[in-house]
Amino acid sequence: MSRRSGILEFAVLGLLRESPMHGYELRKRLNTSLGVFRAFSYGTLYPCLKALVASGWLIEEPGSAPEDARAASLAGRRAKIVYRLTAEGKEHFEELLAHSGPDAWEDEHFAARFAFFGQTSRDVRMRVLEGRRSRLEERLEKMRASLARTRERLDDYTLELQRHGMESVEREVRWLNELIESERTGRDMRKGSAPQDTSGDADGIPRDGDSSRPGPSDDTTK
Amino acid sequence: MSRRSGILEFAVLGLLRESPMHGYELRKRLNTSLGVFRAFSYGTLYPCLKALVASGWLIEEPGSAPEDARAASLAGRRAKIVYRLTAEGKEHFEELLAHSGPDAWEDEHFAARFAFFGQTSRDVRMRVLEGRRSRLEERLEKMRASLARTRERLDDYTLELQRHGMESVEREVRWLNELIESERTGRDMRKGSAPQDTSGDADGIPRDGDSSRPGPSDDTTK
DNA sequence: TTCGTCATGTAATGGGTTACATGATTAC
DNA sequence: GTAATCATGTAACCCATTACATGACGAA
Repeated sequence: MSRRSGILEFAVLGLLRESPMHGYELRKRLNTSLGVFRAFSYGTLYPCLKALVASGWLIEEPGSAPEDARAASLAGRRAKIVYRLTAEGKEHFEELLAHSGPDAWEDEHFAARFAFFGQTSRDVRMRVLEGRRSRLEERLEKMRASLARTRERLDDYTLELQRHGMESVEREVRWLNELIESERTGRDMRKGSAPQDTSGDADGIPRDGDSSRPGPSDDTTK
Repeated sequence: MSRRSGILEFAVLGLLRESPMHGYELRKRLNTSLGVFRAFSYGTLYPCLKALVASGWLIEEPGSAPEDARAASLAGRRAKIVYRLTAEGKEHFEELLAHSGPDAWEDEHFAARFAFFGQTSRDVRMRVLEGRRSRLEERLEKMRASLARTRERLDDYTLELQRHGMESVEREVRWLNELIESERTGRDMRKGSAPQDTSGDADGIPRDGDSSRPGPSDDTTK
């Protein structure tokens, strides 16, 4: 009878912990700010919100009604239903944050976890980062093994695809190594530290500065 | 009444075009050799095969029966049901290869297309690569815009996640640029060309040479 | 003879999107 | 007053996984 997606539930709870919001805005945050890692549609989000309310993690509040307009000082936006995290919800989220089980190192789950590292204790952060890393190293070994086994009977394109895939994974491992090192040495995120990777903007990516696009909506629904 | 996954259908047809196979083996190829990009389970594969047979793209052949053992000279493996591409199936696959619609630039779809570039005409290859690239550039612009809009109100971890995500996309764009250049100048895949990226094994990935793992199965089912 | 892998299948379930239906509010 | 965007929802479908059921073969 419910939509227990895990990752969506987690992300919603996490976003609402920062501040109450209504569904529409929530979805935008999911897809942009926090996003990149996953786009959810309303058909997923709204039922999930209802389920969370039913569980007692959230309560619905009527958004500023037409009458008491301008009551909303900062958001400047009228809203229908604002969702607010309950005490139980907060507690529940805290528990979720503390867990660092094997599910937490899968691609999307990991991204969601990482996005809320700001509210996660250092030791849990370490466990998650290291878990993710060894997950990726497993994957790498499998890829290497399979590549070694089949190398000769594959055409160049298949090979190239595989090579690129492996490099992507290796790159993420390096990234995790840096992050883990950062955590270990205590400096809290490489804020202004020297970019030792020349990463910035090195190569031939056409800037193609067409910012004059109509861009009517921020919405990723399409 | 059927399982028209598109990408699975495409991949199955493509693999069977090279040589007839039975389901079990097909799945392994999907997950390893050709794989990396997607793992399908039997619950997906078998019904799909049935559907393809019903469509007339495939025919089932009895695999070498217990009696006439050793009939299978090369594969050295007994098989139950071997699937073979029909003439219509071949034709159908050819058509699919020729299409280069917008669906073809989405992540998984693109990987599947790329895996069969060996059987794709050069101009279609170009269209797919360029389509993919502009798809990614769109995505980049969106990310940049959203980042610019929200930069200050995000914590360091969220920011770092976003930065890493963008770099990943930028990296794929560079990769595509190289591939497109290769196609354009005619040299057919950077076969033995000098690795201009020092890619090989540069950075701190612990080799962790534990090849003595039990590793009972190649199976990615888990 | 038992265990591991090869091999084929199906029903229940999960998790999500699409398309649709509806309406309020703002900007022009 | 009309178009665009904000805002909420639902039903129908899609794609795929999980867990289960079944069985043959080879090696220890």
